[in-house]
Amino acid sequence: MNANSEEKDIFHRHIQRTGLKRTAQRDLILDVFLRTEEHLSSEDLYRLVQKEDPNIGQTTVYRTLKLLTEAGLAREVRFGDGRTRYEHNYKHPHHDHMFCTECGRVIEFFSAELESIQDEIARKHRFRTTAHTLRLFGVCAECQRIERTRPKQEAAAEPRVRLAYARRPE
Amino acid sequence: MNANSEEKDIFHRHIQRTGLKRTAQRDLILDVFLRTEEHLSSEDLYRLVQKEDPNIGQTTVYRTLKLLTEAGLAREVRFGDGRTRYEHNYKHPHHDHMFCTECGRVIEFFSAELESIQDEIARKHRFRTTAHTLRLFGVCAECQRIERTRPKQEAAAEPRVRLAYARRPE
DNA sequence: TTCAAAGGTGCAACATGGTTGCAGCCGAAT
DNA sequence: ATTCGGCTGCAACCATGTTGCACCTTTGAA
Repeated sequence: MNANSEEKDIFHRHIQRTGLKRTAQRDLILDVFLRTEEHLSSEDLYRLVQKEDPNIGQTTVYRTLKLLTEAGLAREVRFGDGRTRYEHNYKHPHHDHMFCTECGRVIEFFSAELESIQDEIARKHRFRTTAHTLRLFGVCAECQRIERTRPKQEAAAEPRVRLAYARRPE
Repeated sequence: MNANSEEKDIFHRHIQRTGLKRTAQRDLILDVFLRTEEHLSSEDLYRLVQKEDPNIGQTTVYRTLKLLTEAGLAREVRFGDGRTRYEHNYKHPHHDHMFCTECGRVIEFFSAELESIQDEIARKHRFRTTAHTLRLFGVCAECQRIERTRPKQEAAAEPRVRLAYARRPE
């Protein structure tokens, strides 16, 4: 095995370099994180980690995610439902997201054309961009399919993922 | 006077139509909201309203902003610092934002080209977009100017607006 | 191998922004 | 003027995120 050893190396080197300590908890949390390709909240990851070691606390997961972010292995993402999620950052270069408001699915995409237009707009405003996000909210192909095979009124029911305070996403 | 009477009409008609009631509080809150062109949080607006009527409560401002949003006069915007802001929506068609992480300034922009590329990407993924946001984070022209006229280390100090839990914006 | 220093852990408490229950207030239609 | 039902403001509540702290563990040095 030794899966994701490259990322693990990076983590341990980061820990070394910054004078932190390697612990069983951090190793496990990183391992679980690397094994998923989802966009997990701290809470989500906590629940996964719990299954493998029930003694690990929320706080540790929370802090370790911050640490992974510093190490460049994770990246924070927010979709306006008031919770922070984390995605892989190492060897997962910049991209944007579509967020399905029915099932919560996240679709990643990238467009060089979009990027360059953004750069140009920023330049025009003499704005020095350090980061950006583009997010499309809507209904994914799969959920549209389900919609079509369901009676109208049922389809019009509550979305399965509610954007807590973002009924009209930004 | 009778400033912004068009928006006020819309509001009163919305209230009528939905069987709600017109109150002095709502009128004042709307008036204050219309008088500013900023992107205000509920709290911000509350403070402004307080100056004109100290008896009005947080909750009322909060609920009235929701109401204005329903009436189509306001629109919620979030910049990842964990607080919801509101901007004018009536006769302020869709646009995107640049957010200065130094001073908090918000610059609005619009690009038809960007929009159409986004539509095309969504189409390619058979994604039905209902909303989208594009946000550029960085340093505005003014803050860059200030930066240049300040000693290096001072310039490197804390940004004046801290993105609470968004050191790396999404 | 042992030990001290410094960092890590988990709990519980706290912070913040958003949201809601409720008793009393008030607008609007009659 | 009355009555019904919506409105208001307070305080309480909720969910995330964050932090203080007593105790535990890692690490590097002796």
